[in-house]
Order: sequence, then structure tokens, then C-alpha cells
Amino acid sequence: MSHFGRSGPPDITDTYSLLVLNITFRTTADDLFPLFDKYGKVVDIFIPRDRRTGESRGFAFVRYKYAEEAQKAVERLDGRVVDGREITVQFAKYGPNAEKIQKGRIIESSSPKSKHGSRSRSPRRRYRDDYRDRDGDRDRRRRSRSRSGDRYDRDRYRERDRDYRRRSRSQSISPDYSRGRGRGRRNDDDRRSRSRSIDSASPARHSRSPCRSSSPRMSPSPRKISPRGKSPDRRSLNERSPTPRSASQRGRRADSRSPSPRNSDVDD
DNA sequence: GTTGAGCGTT
Repeated sequence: MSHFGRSGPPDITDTYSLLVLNITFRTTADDLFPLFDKYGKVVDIFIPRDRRTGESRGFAFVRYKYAEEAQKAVERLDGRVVDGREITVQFAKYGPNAEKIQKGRIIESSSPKSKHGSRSRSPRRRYRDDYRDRDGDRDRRRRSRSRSGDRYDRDRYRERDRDYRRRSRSQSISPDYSRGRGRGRRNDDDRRSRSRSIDSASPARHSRSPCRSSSPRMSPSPRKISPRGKSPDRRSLNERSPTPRSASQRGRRADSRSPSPRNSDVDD
């Protein structure tokens, strides 16, 4: 009775599915049941959870027996703060069987002869953990948060502001941004440094040491190089390996994971 | 102690 979704979908033919979004990851069906049941007959409540962690994904499905009750629940619970989080209640757009839903009512078996191609929604990522690419991650959040219900806008904003302020720990916007740019520039700079002088690029690349005040090309460790065979030794090395091994090794070590076959590039 | 902007399973 209290465990919804344990026995799977009971009968979704005459039920109206509501999608509850923005719920906390700790909110369970049992927590939503009394809330939604107060506004109508709740047939079933299902909260999809992660297969790996078992945590809720942050949204739930509430099925009502009658559309009027569902509608009432939507208007009454939409924007309500649950577990310290404002939830979003709206009619589900898709059914559990990937069937389309109209006004919360599942339209199934409408065209048995033609499935019409499963889900028509965009192939977005399944879980947040799937966001591996930072480039596409920055755009993941859509600003189209506005929905029908301007009356709650003020409260909504206030809540959000409060939350933001609470979790704002540092002014740093995004270290990844600078890092990403730095990496891109680093390549360019690296290439130029290699052509210009290898020795100067060897020491701290991003760490500026006070030692190299006015002698950027001065060797960081003069004692390492023998004063007598310094010149000929290097030339000999160069002759032996026209390719700046130092740069090659350094570049490879820097990337470490990018053994690109562009070695021919440095070969020149 | 846990993210987030999203449509579902016995």
C-alpha cells in the first residue's frame, strides 16, 4: 500500500499521470503520496531512480484516477515547497510505454498498427553523470524555466536566490573555463616556445620564479651543464637528433594521454 | 555530506 511502483504499473489505462519535477533527491513516493492524495485519488506513484546508485533522479510520477483531481493537484502542488525544495507538478507528456500522453491521459492503443517510433523527445543525456564533455555541459541548463504560474515567480525567485546564496561558497566562476583556455593557448605557446628556445620552456611553465628576473634564456641550472663541453655537446646532440627531443618529450609528457601521431610535425 | 532542470518500472 505504501510502496508504489513495487508491483509495477497497475492499470494506466484510466489514470492520469502527473510529472513531479524539482523534487529533492531524497524525496520518496511515500512523501509525495500524502501530499497528492489530499487533492485526489492517487492510483500510483513512481519515482525513477538510478540503477547504479539507487538514488532518485529528482522527479516522480503521480497517477491520479480522475483528470479533475490531477488538474487540481497540479495547480495546488505546482510550486509547492517539499522537503525544502520547490517542486514542479505538471501533466506527463509521455507514458511509461513511451506512449504519448494528452493532458495527462495516456493515449495508448490509439494506433496499434503503427507505433510511430517510440519516443519523439530529444535524445538527451540519461543521467547527470553522463556529462563528460565540459564543453556541452556549460549549456546544459536551459534558461527557459518560466512556466504557467507567474503568481509564484516572486516566491520562486526568492527561493532560488536563497538557495544560490546558501550554496555560493566561492566567487570563482569556473576554474574549468580558465583551464580550458589555458590548455588551448598552452599548445600554441608551447609550439612557439619550442621554436624559440627549448631551455627557457623547460622550467616552470606557468609558475613564475623570481630567479628568472631579467634573464629568461639563462639556464635554470647552470651547474647541470658542463662549461667546457656545453657548446659542442649540444651541437652534437642536435646533429644527432635534429628533432628537439626535449620538446617532444616535454610535449608528450604534458599531454601524456595524447600520443597524437603528429610526431611528423615536430620532426620538421 | 552529495548533483539538477528533468518524462517511468514490476
